[in-house]
Amino acid sequence: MIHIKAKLELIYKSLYKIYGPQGWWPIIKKNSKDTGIACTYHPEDYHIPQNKSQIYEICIGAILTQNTAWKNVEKALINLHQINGLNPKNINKINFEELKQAIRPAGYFNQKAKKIQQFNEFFQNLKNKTPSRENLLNVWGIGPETADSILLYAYKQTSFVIDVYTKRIFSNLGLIDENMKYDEVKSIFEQNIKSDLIIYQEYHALIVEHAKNFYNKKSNYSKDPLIKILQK
DNA sequence: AACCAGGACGTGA
DNA sequence: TCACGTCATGGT
Repeated sequence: MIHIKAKLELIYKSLYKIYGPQGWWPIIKKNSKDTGIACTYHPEDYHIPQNKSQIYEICIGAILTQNTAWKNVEKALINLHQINGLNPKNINKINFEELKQAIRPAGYFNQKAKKIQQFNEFFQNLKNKTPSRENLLNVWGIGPETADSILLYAYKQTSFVIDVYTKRIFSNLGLIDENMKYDEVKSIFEQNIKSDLIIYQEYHALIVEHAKNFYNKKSNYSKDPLIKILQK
């Protein structure tokens, strides 16, 4: 039997070969005001954050995408940007009701508005430091997956992100137990994958992309091509 | 027209 | 600890 390290590496290389680099996290494309063109997302604009504003944007996106399709999050982020809400300098100036209406398309808007408000306070107290995982988990509204997403994509920390897709895929492949807890699964990945930022970032993004193709609730998991790849 | 999406929190047992 | 209910919009 092949060691789990070799399997995780084989899976990564296979997914990378199939889908190519994903370039997560998506960053909004902000057109200049004088063009009057609405903000949009372009895959070619995905990149590692370059400044504080983009770090903040990723954090807000990570909160907004909780149990929500990214397409809906895009609408909310564009709304937020249009009221100047993605600039960390202005986060105190937006009133609560305006915030709620802007993020409405992302669902759970009452809860998420409160989560964003809580995060804002935390973010400002951070100054320009990198938060620890514990710091993030102490913020109301930030659980393990959101914390790891923020660490990995906003702050470039090698913290592997686990989500429902990860559990579905790897339990289907027999590499983890389906009722393992978050931190158990996380440590399996972190102990068996080279601790490299780009690999961590791409691996999680590739898992999501692959899951969208083969691991929707209604899909038949036995059709996953990774099964045959692992059999060789 | 139900069902689900890149979760997290509150509650009762 | 753990299982379950709740939160909400938009796409299929």
